[in-house]
Amino acid sequence: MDNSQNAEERIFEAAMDVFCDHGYDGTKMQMIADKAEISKASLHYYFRSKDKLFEKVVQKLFSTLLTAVTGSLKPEDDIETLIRQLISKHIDMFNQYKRETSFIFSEMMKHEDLIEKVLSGVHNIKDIQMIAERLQIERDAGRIIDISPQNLIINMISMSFYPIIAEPLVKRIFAYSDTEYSELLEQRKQIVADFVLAAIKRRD
Amino acid sequence: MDNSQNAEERIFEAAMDVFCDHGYDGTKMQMIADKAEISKASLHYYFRSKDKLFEKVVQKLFSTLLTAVTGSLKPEDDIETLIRQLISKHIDMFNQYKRETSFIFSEMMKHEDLIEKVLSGVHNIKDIQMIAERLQIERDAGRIIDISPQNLIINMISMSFYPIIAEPLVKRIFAYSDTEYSELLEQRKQIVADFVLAAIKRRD
DNA sequence: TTATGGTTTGACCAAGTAGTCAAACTTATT
DNA sequence: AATAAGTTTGACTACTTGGTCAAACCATAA
Repeated sequence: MDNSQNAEERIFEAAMDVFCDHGYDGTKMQMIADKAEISKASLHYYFRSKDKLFEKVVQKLFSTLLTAVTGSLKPEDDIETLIRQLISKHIDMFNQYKRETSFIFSEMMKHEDLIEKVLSGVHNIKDIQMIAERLQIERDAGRIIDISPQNLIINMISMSFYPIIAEPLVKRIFAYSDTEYSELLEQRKQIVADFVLAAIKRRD
Repeated sequence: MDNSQNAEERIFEAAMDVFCDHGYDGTKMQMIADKAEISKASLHYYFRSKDKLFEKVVQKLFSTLLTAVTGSLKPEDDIETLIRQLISKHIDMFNQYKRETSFIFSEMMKHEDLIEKVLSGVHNIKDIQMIAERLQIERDAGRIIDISPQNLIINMISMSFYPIIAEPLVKRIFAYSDTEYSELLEQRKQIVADFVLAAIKRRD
């Protein structure tokens, strides 16, 4: 671990790393201390307890993931571009932060109360609502089929999420190599977007 | 816990329950013993170690989930019925076994080696391959658009999987109540199937 | 230099933790 | 009833764990 950073940063980064790999219960304070190259007592000096450190890590990671997607969406784009962007950014984000994603969703299911704590400390959820509104406008105008924005958004995120969370399983079942699977994920940016656009296109 | 069953069954069921709720690291042998109403020493009498018990639990659960889906698919059905069935059964299965699903996928990401052990003890993976072959036939015949069976299957399972694994998050973001969310999942059986069928329909 | 205030740690503790084992208990067989 | 074989457990061990604390360390300002 980079000793040039100050202790608090070093600890926090080590904590993010270890928590992601081992989850809350699998993480021992000593592991974080070792990775940060600092004593276990110092961990408790900077962050009072394992719980407190954990909560801050979850908050930070969740915010990082959310920003990675919403930060790059331009509301002024046309709906096709918006959909292609949304899918592409989600696949990139889930892929880049696959350990973090798996960790967040896994812990979220175990401690549902985490959601409230995490979402209250995050302000760019409205970006999702912005997308929903745009889709609703297209729907009202009859430019896409009659599907609720919620269902449409869930569908798009689903198809970006699953192949990464279930990577080891899918890879094994369809006998993909590592490189083939990377290619698949890259191709899916277009495949999924085409799929969605075909599905919502009106037939006259 | 039902004392009429024999000890081994009681322990195993208790273990499935506790492991699902707390994961491997969060589960303590004493918790399982308490739930099975038996001494901790008896746990080790029937299942030598925590690891051995865990592996058997994972194996059993994975097989249960897989069978819940593949057991009800009839290859002789037409492709639309097959697709509707596949989606409906997956949503039902993920919904009925949401704790188990979350547990399996979560542990699978942490210990990728589990997959080999689990898949080797399971023989109905070919049912998935059967579906893939059917989709390939439709594709070759030009009755659906040009999309690989793998991508199509991934899409269908994705849209059934995510809303359940991310339930607390989605529920909170779109402000669904418990009953509203149940209704959503029920409706999605048709919505997702329609979505997929619309997406793969050829346009001439 | 020295006093001050933040930083770091080795040693420690109380509460768990998986796993063991000899002894007690139960059931079926003769 | 007596023997044997399988079952159950309390008590135990060796080890781990989150957290504490007094003492040492280090920078800086007076």
